Amino acid sequence: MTDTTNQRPGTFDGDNAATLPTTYAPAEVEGVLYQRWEERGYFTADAKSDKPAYTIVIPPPNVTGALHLGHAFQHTLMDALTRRKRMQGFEALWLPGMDHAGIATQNKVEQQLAESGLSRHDLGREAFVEKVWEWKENYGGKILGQMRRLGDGVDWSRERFTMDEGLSKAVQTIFKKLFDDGLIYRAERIINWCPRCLTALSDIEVEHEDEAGELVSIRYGDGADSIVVATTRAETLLGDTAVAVHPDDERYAHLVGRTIKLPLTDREIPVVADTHVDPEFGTGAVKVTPAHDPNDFAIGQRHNLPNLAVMDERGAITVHGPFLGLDRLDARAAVVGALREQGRIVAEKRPYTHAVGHCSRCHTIVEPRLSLQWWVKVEPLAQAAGDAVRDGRVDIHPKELERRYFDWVDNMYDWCISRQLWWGHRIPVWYGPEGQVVCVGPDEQPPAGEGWHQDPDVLDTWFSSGLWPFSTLGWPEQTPDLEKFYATDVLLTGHDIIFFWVARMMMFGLYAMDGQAPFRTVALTGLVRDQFGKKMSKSSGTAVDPLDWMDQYGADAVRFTLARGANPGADVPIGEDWVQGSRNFCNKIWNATRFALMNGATVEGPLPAPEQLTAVDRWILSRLNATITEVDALYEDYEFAKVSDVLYHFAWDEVFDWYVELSKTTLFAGGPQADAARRVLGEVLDKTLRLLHPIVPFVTETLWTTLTGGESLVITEWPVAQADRRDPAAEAEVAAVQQAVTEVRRFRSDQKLNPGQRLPARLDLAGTVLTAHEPAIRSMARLTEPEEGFAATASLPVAGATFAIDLSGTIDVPAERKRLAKDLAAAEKERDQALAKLGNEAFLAKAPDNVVDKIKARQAAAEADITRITAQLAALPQA
RNA sequence: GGGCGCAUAGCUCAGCGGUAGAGCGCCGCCCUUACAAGGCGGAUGUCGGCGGUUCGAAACCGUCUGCGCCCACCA
Repeated sequence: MTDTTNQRPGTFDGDNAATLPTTYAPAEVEGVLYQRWEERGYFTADAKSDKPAYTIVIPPPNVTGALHLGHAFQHTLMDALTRRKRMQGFEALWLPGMDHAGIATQNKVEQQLAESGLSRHDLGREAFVEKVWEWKENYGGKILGQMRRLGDGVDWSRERFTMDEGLSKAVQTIFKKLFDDGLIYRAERIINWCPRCLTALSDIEVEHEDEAGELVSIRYGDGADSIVVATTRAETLLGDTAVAVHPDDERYAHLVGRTIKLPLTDREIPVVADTHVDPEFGTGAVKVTPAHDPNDFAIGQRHNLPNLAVMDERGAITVHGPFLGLDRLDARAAVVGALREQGRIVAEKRPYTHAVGHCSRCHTIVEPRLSLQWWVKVEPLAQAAGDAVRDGRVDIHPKELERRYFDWVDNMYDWCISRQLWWGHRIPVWYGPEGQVVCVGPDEQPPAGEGWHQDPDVLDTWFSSGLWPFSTLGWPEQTPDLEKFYATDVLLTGHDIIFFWVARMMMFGLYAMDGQAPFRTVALTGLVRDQFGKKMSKSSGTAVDPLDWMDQYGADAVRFTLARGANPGADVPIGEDWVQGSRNFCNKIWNATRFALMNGATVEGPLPAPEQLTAVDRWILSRLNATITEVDALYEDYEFAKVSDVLYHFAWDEVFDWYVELSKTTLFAGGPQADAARRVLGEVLDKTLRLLHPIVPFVTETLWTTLTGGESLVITEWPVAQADRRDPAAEAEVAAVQQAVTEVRRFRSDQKLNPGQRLPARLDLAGTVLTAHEPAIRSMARLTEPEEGFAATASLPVAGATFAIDLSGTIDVPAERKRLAKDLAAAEKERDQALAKLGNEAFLAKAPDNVVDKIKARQAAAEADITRITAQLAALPQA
């Protein structure tokens, strides 16, 4: 159980370290800080700035959306990227906005209407659209407030919406351009139709799922002239206009060119030969329903078959007779029943698993339907989109996902862009009384006069989001924003919308912006999952509201957890335990800074030269600069998990544990050395807070402003690694100190002595690197000076030195012997392994020098351990 | 039906040719005056199976098994 009794959350006034409570209370600072950042305009980018631009446009969340962990995840990463670049002196723009999300939003408002028993048709188009706008104003901006809660440093002055005036103009402009270039056309084809949403869908808006269906075999015709077909969709029999067989199939050769009686109807349909039919599958004969199946449509085209539609837009049968008005699924059963009565079901129903398409919005089974729609001719656009990645103008991270992108752009079918909805960008095409078709540009008047009307349909929502990287910057106007901030630097989004969004932006960006790709890098993330790697879902109750976690543990804790799980392209598991761990880390940062403030850490004045510093100070500065270099490199590769991990261990292990503890002796001793240490402590914390800021902005800002008196970390420079502060000698020296301290602690632990118990000891450090560190070693290992009657009962040889320790009692000799024996065996094994390698001619001949040197060093270390342990064993008192 | 990816400590994952790692969890000791949301010490793995390449393989190649994802107009 967590002990909360000694928590003292208090109010922090920011002026005095003594007022810092011992526990970080995120709720008290986060809201205030964000408001301050926003008011001071830190996130507002300046198009006239001389600084180089760094631009990210946010994947616009749906207006219907609330912040979920997936958003929190991607936003954390985008925020970290822009915050760091801003600190590095870039004119950083992170542009926010929302997507009108055609079907999704329309469905939402229709649901709301349904509660009062109304449909959109009761309102009429104009009133309904007004209602959606109203809804958008009332509820649509919820996620924007939640983004502030998360700490998203977006430029609110540039917030856009895909349906706002400028973006609508962009839509119209590009539609007209594509139309004039012959890349948009109208055609009647089989499309995916959602009988619930009552609109066409593009191919990628259909989700295929394997489902258990039933394959029934039906006899068409009679006697020798009969033919058996198999189908999973018996109801479409009503719309059959042919039976097809393979041209080389001898079984049916005599029937080709003749007609056959279609059961349940009074129609005679032809038997045609078509190579599409696989003679090996089923009976080798296929019923052909051109109006309700894409393959059949193609066959119909080749053989001039009529397209007989037998269902309405809701999927109900329209053929007069016993099936009229039945829903397609009921009709299926009814048709099979009727056929059975006539003895036409030859083989009973067989279970058959096949992929069934569902509407990605409402999960209704999609109905292939013959329909007149608008299309984008994708091929030339997709070609360019592929080339931009192939020739390296655009990088996709991680590289493995490039292939998925290519598979798509290289095999894309034309894109159905018209939707039979009311909410969206209306297609800017007018039809005249004589059948004229006129595409109207944004600055043109629609044709006037009797009989002209605009196309009632709207555009696929992805049509406008495909323009997002430049429409948001003012395109088609040549704005200063467009000049300064296009092309964007990074597009960070989930790999699940590579096709929906990334590929479309690439196509449109290259097309509209004269071949200039909309972004230089695509950084793809995975999905957020629960702590067991399972998909979170609302229905199973495993979905977590990130706001709950933020309230409980702070936004920084949620952010750090997400960043720490962000391996490129991979899914991110997250659990509450991990958020707690991150909260603990934030608290650790808090308390370490609190310690520093209480001990006079400062950033005033120049950093003392290495000659004026202790090895400990030189060591931590060396490690700091190594860490800066490492973090910089990792950021360039979008390795957020590793950035977080490196910083976590540097801050916690090296700075907060070892450095703070090792410094105490110097700090408490006073004098010039302490002054230097205070300056170094200030320096290290200052830089560490800066490094952490992009990921955990709130806690770092609070502490940093207190520590340095600076205005804000948001506008403070990112640390630059200084190679001249690297100090391998100091690192080696401190490593020896760490080893010595650890050795004593382990001895103490094995001897079942309390960690806090002070033991008298005589340290013989002469001639070792430990000499200067005796006070620190004594402090950290809890070893006091020998007193009267000192009697060494244990002797520890450490790093070339000897520690004689008085246990003021008897040593547990068997325990110590056991431990040493184990260590000795390990060391001997180590040495033998090394020797075996070094005795291997082939190894010596082929292995690179640095590897051989490593093995030699390993052998030497093992030999030293053996000597040391042997000495320790010898020094043990006889039992 | 095609394509891709993953199998490493109890859980979630790094490592991707030179001595098996992290976080959480676990065991033991400790309220050592920044922090018990903490400190210190410790245990834990024939790196999915089988072959091969190599002086050396968790890592490279082949194969098998078990998962996952994406794409797809064979009724």
